[in-house]
Amino acid sequence: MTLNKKMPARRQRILDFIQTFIEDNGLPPTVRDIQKACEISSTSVVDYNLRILDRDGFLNRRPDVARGIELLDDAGQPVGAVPRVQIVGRIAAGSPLPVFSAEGNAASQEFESIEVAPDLPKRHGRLFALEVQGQSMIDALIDDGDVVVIKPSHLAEPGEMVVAWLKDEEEATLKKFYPEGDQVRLQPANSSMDPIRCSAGNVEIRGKVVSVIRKFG
Amino acid sequence: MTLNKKMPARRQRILDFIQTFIEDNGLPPTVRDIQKACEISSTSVVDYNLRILDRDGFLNRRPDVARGIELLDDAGQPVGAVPRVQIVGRIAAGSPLPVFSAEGNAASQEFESIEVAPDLPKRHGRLFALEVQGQSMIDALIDDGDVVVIKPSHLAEPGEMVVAWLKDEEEATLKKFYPEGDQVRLQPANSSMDPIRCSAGNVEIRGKVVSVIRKFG
DNA sequence: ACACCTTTAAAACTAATGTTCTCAGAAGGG
DNA sequence: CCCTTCTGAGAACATTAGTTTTAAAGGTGT
Repeated sequence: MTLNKKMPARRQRILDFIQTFIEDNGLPPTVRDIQKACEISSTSVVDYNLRILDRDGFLNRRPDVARGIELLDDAGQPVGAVPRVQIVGRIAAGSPLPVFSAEGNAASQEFESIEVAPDLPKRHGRLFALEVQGQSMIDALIDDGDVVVIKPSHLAEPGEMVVAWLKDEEEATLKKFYPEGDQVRLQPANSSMDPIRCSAGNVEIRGKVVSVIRKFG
Repeated sequence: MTLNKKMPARRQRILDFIQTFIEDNGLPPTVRDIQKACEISSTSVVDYNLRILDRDGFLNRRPDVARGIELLDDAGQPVGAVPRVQIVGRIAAGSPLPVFSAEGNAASQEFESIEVAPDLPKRHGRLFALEVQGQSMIDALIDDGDVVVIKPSHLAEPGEMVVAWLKDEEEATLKKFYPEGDQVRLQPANSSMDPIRCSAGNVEIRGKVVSVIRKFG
């Protein structure tokens, strides 16, 4: 998406330096900071490259503002903003599963969002969350009110915890995923519970569970 | 601590504005930004107040640097740094509980830390974390490897999830706390499990559970 | 080779922005 | 009452820092 052509080494270096500088100093660098750090002979070269990085969506520049550089992530959102993931719906046995769309649709505005640790979006990209309703996920060690953070996906590696939709049962569930030929074994996180098996055609993977968050107070 | 004397309304307004500005714009304001927003007649007045705020430890100013203001929290640490809580130890039935000290002691350097959502430290102040080892907390819906975020405390309200140390059993456990006269009822989070009761003297509360975090992948 | 685009360069220009100087009123203490 | 300290005001000053101008080197395709 964002990387149509190639990224010259020098431009990448500028981008990396800006990120490091902000992390280290809590404010963006000046053009001349970048010039010195990246050993560039002229501020106009820095300006030239910043202009392209701006055009290509890697950052925003506020004109005539000192240090007016704002880094953007892959989704075009400012880096360093409080990391939030939208709670797109509730999950319970038998409840219909909301659709995970890559775009933030208007309908999802009405739902809340939850703050998460910054490293989650950083490692997994765009995420969604579901709030668990009722005790139906107790075998996955997930309680009523817990929030499940999910990376949308239709595939999963063996052993990954997934959001699975069982078509025949019309039931959503959180289980570890183990393909076994034309069957699928869904293993609860709680080792004292027995796994369930069903035909591969009956299981639809909607996403991978990235984190479970339970808050008190 | 930080508030020895009184804080004039105007100075407080400056401080609040700086915080809001950084949150909204991702970079600190200029002296003139503050001047306009706080309706101050002269930049020298802003400078004067910033000087005092710097002296009193509310912020750092980098001389001759555009927007060189860095807000500090109550502990004198830069605001906006990635929120981390130290994992001060592991918890399992029968394991000794590490001591929660208000100061970061040298010994705890060897342990890891975990990123948490920014609102947790903001709401609860200084926090610690324990990594759960083994399945002994399964009745609290907590799995091996989960991280329990804890606010140090020796008291608890009825119904709060606490880290309790059972003296006779030499056992650490995570339960909901219900005082019942000279007895204490410790209720597992999993409603299918039975509570345990013991004398109030046998129970030592070490902290309140603020959040439970389970990560995958 | 040529045209065309990207990238680098050097220097100057202008606006943004921190700092300082001088003056003055208000509040508190001896 | 005078003195000191804190606070506010207005203007000017000096540095920082974004922007522009002009030129040229390095590619790429024709």
